[in-house]
Amino acid sequence: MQETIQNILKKNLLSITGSRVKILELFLAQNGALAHGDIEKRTGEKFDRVTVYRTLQVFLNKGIIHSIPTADNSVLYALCKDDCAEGHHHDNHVHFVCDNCGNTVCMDEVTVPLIKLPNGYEMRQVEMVVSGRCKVCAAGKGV
Amino acid sequence: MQETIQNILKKNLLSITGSRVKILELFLAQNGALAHGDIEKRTGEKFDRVTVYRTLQVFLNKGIIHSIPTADNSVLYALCKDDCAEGHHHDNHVHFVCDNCGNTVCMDEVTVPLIKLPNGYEMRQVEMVVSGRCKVCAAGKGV
DNA sequence: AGGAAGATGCAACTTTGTTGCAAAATATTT
DNA sequence: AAATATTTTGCAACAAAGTTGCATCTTCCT
Repeated sequence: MQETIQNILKKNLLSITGSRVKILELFLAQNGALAHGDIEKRTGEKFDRVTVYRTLQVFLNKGIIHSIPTADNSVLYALCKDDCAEGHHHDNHVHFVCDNCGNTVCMDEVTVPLIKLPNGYEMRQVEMVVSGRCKVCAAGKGV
Repeated sequence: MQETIQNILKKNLLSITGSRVKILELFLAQNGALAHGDIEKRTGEKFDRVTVYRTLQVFLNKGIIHSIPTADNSVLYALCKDDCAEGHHHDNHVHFVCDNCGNTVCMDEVTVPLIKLPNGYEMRQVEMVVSGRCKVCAAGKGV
């Protein structure tokens, strides 16, 4: 994994620093989306708040991560797939937020369907967020 | 309109107060979504910041308005249709955010297409937000 | 009109996000 | 491997966004 991380950074012409490695580790371990707060909590002892902000900003610019809109005003970030290039994302997948456990995952296998807008509107980006109960919580029923 | 507003409040067992009436007026006049900031600006002289927060919170709880996630992580609020009940929304239409003028409109005529989730996931709500240029801005080209 | 319940405004506070700059770490050159 | 150039980091100070407790004022009901 350490190797993967270094590759990601090198591929994007970024120097290899502690905060970048640590934050990428978190994303790779998570397999889902992370709120800024989560990241800050899990790195707060090692890195300054400001560094976390700046690192995420850099990752966003480079297309390493993308942000996910949520209805409750929190900002989520998730790793991008390989075909995301700098300044040009292809996050054409649906995001799922679990009402129960609060986790957010990228449903890479579910693509956002095309829709037809009324005349005169120009579409640039489409975001689709589904909420409900995730596989784990739905299986655990009772909860 | 004044009558409509009173009805909305009565139907939801809310007392009729200055801030509630004023904020509902804004929504009815807007025919689209409003950011918290917009609302605060347009009522700031009459009402305290805190009152705006609390009023929106009450409206959300009662299902009078709903929040819309946007790609830039600002939160928008819009009036719900009649069939939204407390804690149970049916906002099955697409929202459009204009990159140019910043306005958000509800596209009542564009319904959110059905999608199929992976096995095990339970869908409750779907939000679809399109960004781009609205009719007005796209027509005004140059800008 | 009068009293109970609820809404508002104020002040103080927490949380979240930003900026400039000096110090430290990383990369590069020789 | 050392010296230099380039980035990155942490700090401090700040700005913006959102929350809470409490006293005061409104609204509602009889």
